Amino acid sequence: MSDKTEKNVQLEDIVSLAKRRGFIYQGSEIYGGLAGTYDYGPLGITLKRNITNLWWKMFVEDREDMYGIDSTIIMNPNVWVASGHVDTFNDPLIEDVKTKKRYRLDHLLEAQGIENVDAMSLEEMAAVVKEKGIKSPDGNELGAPAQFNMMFKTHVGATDDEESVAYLRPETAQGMFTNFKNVVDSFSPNLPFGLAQIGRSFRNEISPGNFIFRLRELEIMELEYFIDSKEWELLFESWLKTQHEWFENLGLDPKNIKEHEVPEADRAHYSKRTVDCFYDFPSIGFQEIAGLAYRTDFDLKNHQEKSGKKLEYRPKDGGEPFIPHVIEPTFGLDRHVMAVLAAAYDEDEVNGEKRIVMRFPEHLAPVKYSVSPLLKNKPELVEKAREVYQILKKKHGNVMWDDNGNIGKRYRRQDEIGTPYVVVIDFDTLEDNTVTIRDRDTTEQKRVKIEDL
RNA sequence: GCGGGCGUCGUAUAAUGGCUAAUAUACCUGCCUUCCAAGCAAGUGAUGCGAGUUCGAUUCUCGCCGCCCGCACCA
Repeated sequence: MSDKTEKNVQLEDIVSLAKRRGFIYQGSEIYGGLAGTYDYGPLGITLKRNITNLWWKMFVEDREDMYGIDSTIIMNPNVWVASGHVDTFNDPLIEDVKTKKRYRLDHLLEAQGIENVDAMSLEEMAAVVKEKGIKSPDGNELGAPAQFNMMFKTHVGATDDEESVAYLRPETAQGMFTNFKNVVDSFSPNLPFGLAQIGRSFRNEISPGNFIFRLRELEIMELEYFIDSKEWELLFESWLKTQHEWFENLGLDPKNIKEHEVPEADRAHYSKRTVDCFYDFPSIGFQEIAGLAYRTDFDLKNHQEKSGKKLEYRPKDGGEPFIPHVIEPTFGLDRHVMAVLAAAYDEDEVNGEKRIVMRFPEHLAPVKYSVSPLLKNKPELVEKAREVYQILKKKHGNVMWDDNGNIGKRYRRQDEIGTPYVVVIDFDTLEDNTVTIRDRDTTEQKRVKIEDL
């Protein structure tokens, strides 16, 4: 069902349907758009909420060792100094090998009278450095340059100077590290325990694209699981398993999911193990949608140093306090939405006619039921149908009224937005209070009593 | 950021240096319709933005914005 080669679905099919049916629109569209931003429409936000609700239930509510939080997007800039983001995320930088001072590579080159620096790639700049033997202002060798800082900058307060600079968070993780002490003080949890957060993050991506795959404003579902370092290997394995369960709960086909053990050379220096999770998307193939990283005590240690506050766990058996290590499972929410859309998209035939059907798992479908009178011009049918609609809406929330065109059209329309069941009120309903309920996937109908719906 | 391609109703396509910018579908109104996109009638709706060339630009040129593909970057 979700094999893209079988279906031969392209990303543009999904983009087109997402717009046509009100799932996802280009951001700021009436102004020509803004690169790397997409807006969720009525069905999109409901689908997204269904995913986050499922996630929150599985990772927070159903567990005893998890604490949810919701931290701010703008934080004290020192947070990003401690996390390393300010240092390692900014502009084309080059390092003096001796003094370890960093310089703006483009500024260095301009100071040497080199033209068109702005138009040069990092590699070209590096080549110039080599070719002309450019040295640091202190006369030392320069290292390899790097392109840095994807963080959006803003200012806090009335003034617009360097003092007031703040950043929009590029990840939600730091809000959990900064609240580690608070939660420990309030709840004194036993190790291992975790903090969970779902929230917006901002990355000034060099090249956003592929629909909602790489966004400049994105949502992340993230956990920081604090552990005793002695147990890391075992717990890491168990999180890998939990991650699989999550994808199962989401209804994603395991054969479209691939794990990638990130080799040491590609890992952040503080990470001892990282496993990325890839999903097989239409058009773009296997791409990362989640990641599991063992971050050691890197984050808490740095925050303790920078903030001067003790960020330790005090064992309840009276043992020595220590800084816990961290396992971090991260899930890209927008990428999850895209995966769920891709997995659901299907085309088949009904009575020889092509039909597009979104086969969302029932618990994710943005509309659970649609209610229709068989005929629009029979007031008694319409009236009865409105009654049933109100009953269902009270009970299930996401119920749609649909009386447009003929019944076949309505079935097709509901198929395209993935409504699992369409309830139709016909003349028999007036006699015996039964309705037909039509199944999206099989297109078969059953007759049931209204109260059994 | 670089190279290439593209930008026309909601969607998918067509056409044009000058006539009312076309078709399908979707949408809307009415009629009809006793279960899978039926039919009839009427209707709304588009040349991404800006400048230039021209008597006249959706069409040609330039800039911007956006999208797609590749590279690079990123994870």
